[in-house]
Amino acid sequence: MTTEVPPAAAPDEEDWLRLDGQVCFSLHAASRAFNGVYRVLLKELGLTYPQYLVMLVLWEHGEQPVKRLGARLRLDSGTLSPLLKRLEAAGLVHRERSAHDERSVEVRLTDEGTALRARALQVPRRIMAATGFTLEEIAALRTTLNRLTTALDKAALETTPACD
Amino acid sequence: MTTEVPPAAAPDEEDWLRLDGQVCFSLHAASRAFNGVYRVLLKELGLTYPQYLVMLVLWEHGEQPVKRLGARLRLDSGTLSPLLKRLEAAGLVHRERSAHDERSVEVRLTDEGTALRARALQVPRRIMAATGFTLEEIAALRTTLNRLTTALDKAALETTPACD
DNA sequence: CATGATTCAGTTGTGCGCAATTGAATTGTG
DNA sequence: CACAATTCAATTGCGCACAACTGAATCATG
Repeated sequence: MTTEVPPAAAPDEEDWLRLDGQVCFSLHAASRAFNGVYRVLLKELGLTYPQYLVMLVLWEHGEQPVKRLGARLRLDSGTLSPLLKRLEAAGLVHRERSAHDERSVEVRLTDEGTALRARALQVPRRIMAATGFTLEEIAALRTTLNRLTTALDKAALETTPACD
Repeated sequence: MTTEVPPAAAPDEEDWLRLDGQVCFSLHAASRAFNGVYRVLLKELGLTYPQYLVMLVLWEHGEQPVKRLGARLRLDSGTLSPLLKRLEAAGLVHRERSAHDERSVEVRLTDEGTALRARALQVPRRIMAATGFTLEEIAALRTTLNRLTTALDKAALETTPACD
């Protein structure tokens, strides 16, 4: 009833929504800002940002089924299927039913897709320059974000438990 | 020509794509993981994550035109117009052409939209708990992400200059 | 006052992200 | 071998993000 509440150590209840807005919004904004810079750089490669992520995996690990691509990128077939079709239409990848398991679809780079890697090599350096961050800062941020992702994924599993 | 290049202080050219993949992917993944947890918590409020961001702004700053909402959230009308229509259909906001400037549309909370704030107050604390981060860590991450966003926005402007 | 530039919200089209479903192929069990 | 459960990719539906465009209202200039 009184207004003489001393400045508490913990934020006032009314402040929580503001604080929260800043936290979640910062991540949201950073993600889109990052996306924006990539969009510009990747336009000349004819790739979108998620398509670039797929190509990174293929360049690093080579041919693999859609399932494994999705596991590495945390994307399901609802996102990957149309994306891979567009990459195939662009002539960068080839999709083929596995001989061993007809349920599985193997994705592999075409010669053109493999060749694109050389042009992509300059992208990371330009992104680094755009951030103005040092290698150490980038590494630290990556570690923090990975820890955040792990914690959030764990929490999501505990919150969503489909009972049973 | 030779393969006897000594281990350089800077990463090998071949490593750049891998490093880059980790950096951009970490942010991408963290953003989606965050989104996933919010999705669960906000479902009981009947809001999506971007809709929640809009409500946060309205709760904090009150009635304002679409233009200002977009400036605060870095979203354009292509995103906001349909989003606000859905919030209006849900009975949470009201849209009305400004009397002073017929081009502008004022967005204000309905009583129902204002009342929803009370139920939203518990969301930030639950998100905090899900991250496992301390207030200090959250604040530090926010600062880093804001610095990153500012730098990336600046770089995007310099890279995209539509000449003029 | 007239006209040309600017400022708005809205629409369209493309692509990503995710939940839910479908249907075929495979595996496990009796 | 037969049948049920599981594992895949693909599809559908909805919402967000963004570029490009439309059209109305406003402002600036002469």
